[in-house]
Amino acid sequence: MGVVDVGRFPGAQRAAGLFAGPPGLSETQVREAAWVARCVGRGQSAPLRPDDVTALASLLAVRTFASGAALFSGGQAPGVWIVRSGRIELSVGSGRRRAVVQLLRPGDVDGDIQLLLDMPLPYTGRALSPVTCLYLSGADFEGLLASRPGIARRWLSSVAQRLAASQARILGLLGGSLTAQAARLLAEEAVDGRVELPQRTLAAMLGVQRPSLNKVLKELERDGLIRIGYSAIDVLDRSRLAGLA
Amino acid sequence: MGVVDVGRFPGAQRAAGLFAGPPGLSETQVREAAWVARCVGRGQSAPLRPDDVTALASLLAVRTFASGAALFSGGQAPGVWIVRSGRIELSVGSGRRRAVVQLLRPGDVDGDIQLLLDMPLPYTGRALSPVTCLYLSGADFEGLLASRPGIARRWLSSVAQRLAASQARILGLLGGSLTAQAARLLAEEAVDGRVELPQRTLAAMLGVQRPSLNKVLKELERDGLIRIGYSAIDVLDRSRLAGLA
DNA sequence: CGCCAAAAGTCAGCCAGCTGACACCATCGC
DNA sequence: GCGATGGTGTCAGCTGGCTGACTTTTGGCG
Repeated sequence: MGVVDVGRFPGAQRAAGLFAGPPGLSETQVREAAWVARCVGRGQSAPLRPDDVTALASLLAVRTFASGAALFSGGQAPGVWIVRSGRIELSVGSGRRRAVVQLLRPGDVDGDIQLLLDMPLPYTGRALSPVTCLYLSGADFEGLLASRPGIARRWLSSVAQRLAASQARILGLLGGSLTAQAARLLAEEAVDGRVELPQRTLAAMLGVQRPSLNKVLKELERDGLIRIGYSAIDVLDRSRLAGLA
Repeated sequence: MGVVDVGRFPGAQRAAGLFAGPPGLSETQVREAAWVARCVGRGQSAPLRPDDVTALASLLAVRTFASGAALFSGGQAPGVWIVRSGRIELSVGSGRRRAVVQLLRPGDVDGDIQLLLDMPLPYTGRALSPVTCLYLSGADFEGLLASRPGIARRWLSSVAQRLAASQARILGLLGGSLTAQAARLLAEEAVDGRVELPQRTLAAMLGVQRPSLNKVLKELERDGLIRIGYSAIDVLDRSRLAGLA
């Protein structure tokens, strides 16, 4: 689900070194852009040219949000959001009926799909922790795609990756028991063997009620696969967990 | 779900007229290519140039399959498939455990995602009716994307569309009761007010057992929303049906 | 025309997960 | 320290969908 394994970015620093000090752009901006370039699709088959990266850099704006703040809400016209740090929850509905469409983590991109299809955002984005984002306006995004083939090609990989993840999630929802689904979710969502989310949110990600999930989690804990903490779960045996799915 | 509303293709004929008789290409080939171009993303923002269409035409191969035949099976390395006529079922597992990932209809594209991400096909494709497909090999596809920015841009729209559909389906699966899900499925899948699929297949698309679906369908029929036939369902009141979701 | 495979219709028993409610515990701001 | 907030643990009753089995209907084919 989403782009994983970002965070350190040696490639970004290398790229920044290549063309240090393009006119009018801070080194930070270029570094941000190179980082985005790494996140948007895995790059083996379609490398970005240096001027692609500078073009990207000149358009990116940094925005920060406090924990709990809404970044955007359903029905709004979108721009492109790229998560730099923190976590964002994309959800629909509220209260008991809330369903979590996806969790965005650093390196994830959102809003581009709706821009490409010229549709409003179908969900609301809420910061689960203090969040830093890079923002690209709709018009700038369109312009970038039209004028920079390399960027369009990379973006294609990124969207393809998200589609594959989405299809995998559908299979999970159709196929398995709640135990299997919970195990898969924990294995996928763990960062350094830890999932720092309340059970309520995990339940909403599976479209399931909290007590039901709690029962399953207790079983998994009894079997020594996880340890349950306050608003966090430690994954003790990831491989056996993944095997349940 | 998938690209809808294809079938007639006035745009294709116009395009074919524009450059009738490029060296070495039959008019049929060019017409097929223009049709693909129309299907892959809605074209307003990124028109294909004539030479893009010819390049596409020269690489397309036509393949036909009998009803029930397997086009490809899980684990296989993919090429790009474009459905020209007939319907294809993408499914995982078999017997009671079979889950239908998606139904491909004319104009739908498959296999490109796996090519872009360099992964094997996660599902099996079976023809539900006699099928005509256009086929593009993996290498040709990569080459086309690398050398033709217009095609890459259009393909981006196509993939974005599929991702949006996939997310909508996740919301449906998470959110509603079986009645709501069934109503949504029928409203979406109806062609000319008719869904020509056995209840068994519909059930597999919802990840649900056939008797459960049958009960719901009977209710909908009693309410005058649909009429149930042999291996087919007539949608009598599409708007009220869509309202249930 | 008559057979047969495949689809629809139906049922009784079972169990997973929902509902709503409550007690208890961690964390944080004051 | 102390209360407010929000997270966890747990329960009893209910219900929707599953299981597996069976009969009836349909349409295709020899």
